[in-house]
Amino acid sequence: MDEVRRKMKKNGRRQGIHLIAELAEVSIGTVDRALHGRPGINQSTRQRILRIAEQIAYTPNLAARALSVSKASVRIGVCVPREIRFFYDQLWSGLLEEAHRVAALGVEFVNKPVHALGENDTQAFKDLAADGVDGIIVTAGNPRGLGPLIDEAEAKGIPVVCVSTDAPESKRSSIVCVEPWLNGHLAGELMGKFLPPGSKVAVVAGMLSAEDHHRKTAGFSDAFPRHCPGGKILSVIEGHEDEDESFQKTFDLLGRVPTLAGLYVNTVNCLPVCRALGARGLAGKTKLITTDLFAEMSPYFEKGTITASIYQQPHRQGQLAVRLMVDHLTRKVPLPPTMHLSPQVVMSSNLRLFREIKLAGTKLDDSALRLAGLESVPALKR
Amino acid sequence: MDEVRRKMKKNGRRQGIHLIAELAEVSIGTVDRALHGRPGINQSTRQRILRIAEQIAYTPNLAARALSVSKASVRIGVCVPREIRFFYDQLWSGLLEEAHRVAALGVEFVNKPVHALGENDTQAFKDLAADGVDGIIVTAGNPRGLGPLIDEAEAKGIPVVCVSTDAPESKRSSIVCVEPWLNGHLAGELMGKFLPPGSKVAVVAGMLSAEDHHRKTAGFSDAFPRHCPGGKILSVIEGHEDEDESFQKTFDLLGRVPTLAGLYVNTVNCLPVCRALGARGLAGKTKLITTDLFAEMSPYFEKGTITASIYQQPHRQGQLAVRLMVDHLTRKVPLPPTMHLSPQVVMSSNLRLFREIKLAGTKLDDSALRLAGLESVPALKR
DNA sequence: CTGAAAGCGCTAACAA
DNA sequence: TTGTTAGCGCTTTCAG
Repeated sequence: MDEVRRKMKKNGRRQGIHLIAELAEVSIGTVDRALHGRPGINQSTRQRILRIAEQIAYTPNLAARALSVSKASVRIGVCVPREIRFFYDQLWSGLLEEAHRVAALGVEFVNKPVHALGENDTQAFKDLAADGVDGIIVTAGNPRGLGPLIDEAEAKGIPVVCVSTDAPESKRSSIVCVEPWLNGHLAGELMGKFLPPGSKVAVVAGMLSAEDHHRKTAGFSDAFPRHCPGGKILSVIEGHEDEDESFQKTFDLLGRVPTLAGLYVNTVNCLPVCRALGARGLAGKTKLITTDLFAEMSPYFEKGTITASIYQQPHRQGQLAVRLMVDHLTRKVPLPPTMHLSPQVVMSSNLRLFREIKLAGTKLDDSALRLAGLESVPALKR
Repeated sequence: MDEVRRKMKKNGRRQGIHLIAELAEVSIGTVDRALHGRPGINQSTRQRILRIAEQIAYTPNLAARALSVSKASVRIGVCVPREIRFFYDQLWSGLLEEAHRVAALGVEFVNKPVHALGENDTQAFKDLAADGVDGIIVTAGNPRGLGPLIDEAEAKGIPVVCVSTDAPESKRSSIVCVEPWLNGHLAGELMGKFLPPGSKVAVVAGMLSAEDHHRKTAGFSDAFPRHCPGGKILSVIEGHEDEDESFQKTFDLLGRVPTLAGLYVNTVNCLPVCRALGARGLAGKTKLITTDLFAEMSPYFEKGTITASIYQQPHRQGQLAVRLMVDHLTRKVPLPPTMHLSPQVVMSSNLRLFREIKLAGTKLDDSALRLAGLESVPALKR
């Protein structure tokens, strides 16, 4: 039994730098100097202290550090769309929930929301980087503009974690998302297994110029024929996220091709498609696979209009982005280059278990957070 | 001197409860009582303080809170099977991962593993309770024996969180699981949608005497006919978790009923069923839906023998159990009576994204377990 | 080069 | 019913 162990038994209840100080028989001031490589300390005592710190597996108490005079221990910048419906409010609530959880560790969040995906995000990102944050979480809606800025931040040693939407050409440290191609692929496999051989289907996209929709469509197109021998994809409609256009185009298609067996909607905008199916009397007959989840979809599941939806776990994506960043910043856990979540299949059986349905009507505001047992993050600045 | 300092304090820009105290002209103790609804305070002063807190948009500094109570470090007892394959190693790794993460908050874990589900768990639970832990996480493999002990612990103010397997008759504070009935129901819905109307299917269970298998079977039986008009469940086989018995019974059934269109296996033990299908030349023909996920299933997905598997997210269950307990113990977040996760659908498209497949061959870190298993160690040292 | 002490915002134990 | 005070672990400043 070495000397350190023996001494530890003696002074049982002390913790942190106090413990080290007692073991090394110095003051806490000296321990602090040793631990942080500050000047004004004898090299031999520094070595002795570092050895002891290692032996007792010292980890600094981040709450205490945050509390002490120097304000912020770790600051994380967040740049995510502030849209209130559908996907991003869930992403936000995941980010916030995790932010609350680590607030006790003295982690601060600096919030530069953008109004919609890709809107002004380069400016917001610049502001964050200039603010001297230690890491940045961003939805890269505008990869071309953001790419150089991301590279610049990384070059300065500020890690960037993309969430939900990637900037694949950049040097971002990590991406948390559901891979769009795979998302479409799973939809295609499911559709292929729902339908008899030789079935004809169609895809309703937002706009194919968007990388995300393009890749989902590609994934679907790859998988569907594999799982439905002789199956054909008759057409790909672009709804441009416009309710009327989506309805009309779908309605027309259903009239033109009465034998259409399945429809895959790879944008969140599925309600017009549901209505078009209803108008043609095809609800529950033509298999409909949608994307994402929100409360208004619920009745269409119950009526059987929607057979399944591919859910991208936005809340969890937000959670994970914060976790990766915090673990990296506070515990030096390496950031994984990619964190690809599995898309989830939602059907009528498990519908009620998802937060979008379960908490329907709950808005993302302070009172909602308080209801959920969360308090506001002191450092969540606007 | 005293006079000077007091004035300086008054002029200085104080924060938090001190600010409120000055504005309300009371002491911080009174502010604390008001904000936390503690007894021993005049209702009118409480109201006055709360109004002021609201006006200055007071938010507690969580770092300070964490620091102040850090002397009372929280200890959590864990009693979960130590089986190395399939489900429980994932549950363990989720528990451990989260345990590491909260180490910085001064949370300790006391580990009393049992060898297999329900084996000696009453004794292990007793030991934990006697050890003076602040909360217990347990897989209630033996609800009848455990129930009274759980009630006893709860009566003493020690919250008990069941994970994966419930003790529904007990007074446990919370259960984290995938509801078995719903699990079977989702399988039934999926099967019903895969098969044409009038299809005949069968169920392979472990033993129906086990609550879990019984309820999964019931869920399946409810859902399947709903989604497959005229569909029939021909028989329910019990394999008793025996490889040979499972193989033989399945093999026989397939011989007896060549028109069988689907099989649902609601135990983890699906490999014998896969082999029986292969032996009859029915792999990829008869639709097979399984339960849980492990590396050896991978080739059967690729060959198309397994159409889908219902995955219960064991890792996440472990994570969540720890989170609920820690949030409750350290931040007084109320424990939700139930935390039912959605079962996930695994098919060949998303197979590779699951940790059981991705990390195949990675064993549960023995050193981590040994460390946690020895005694009450500050659980998260390296 | 090293030690001593103040104080961050909060909780809890004890005084009045 | 209210006030006072001692820390929690850390950084920082000021004295040796």
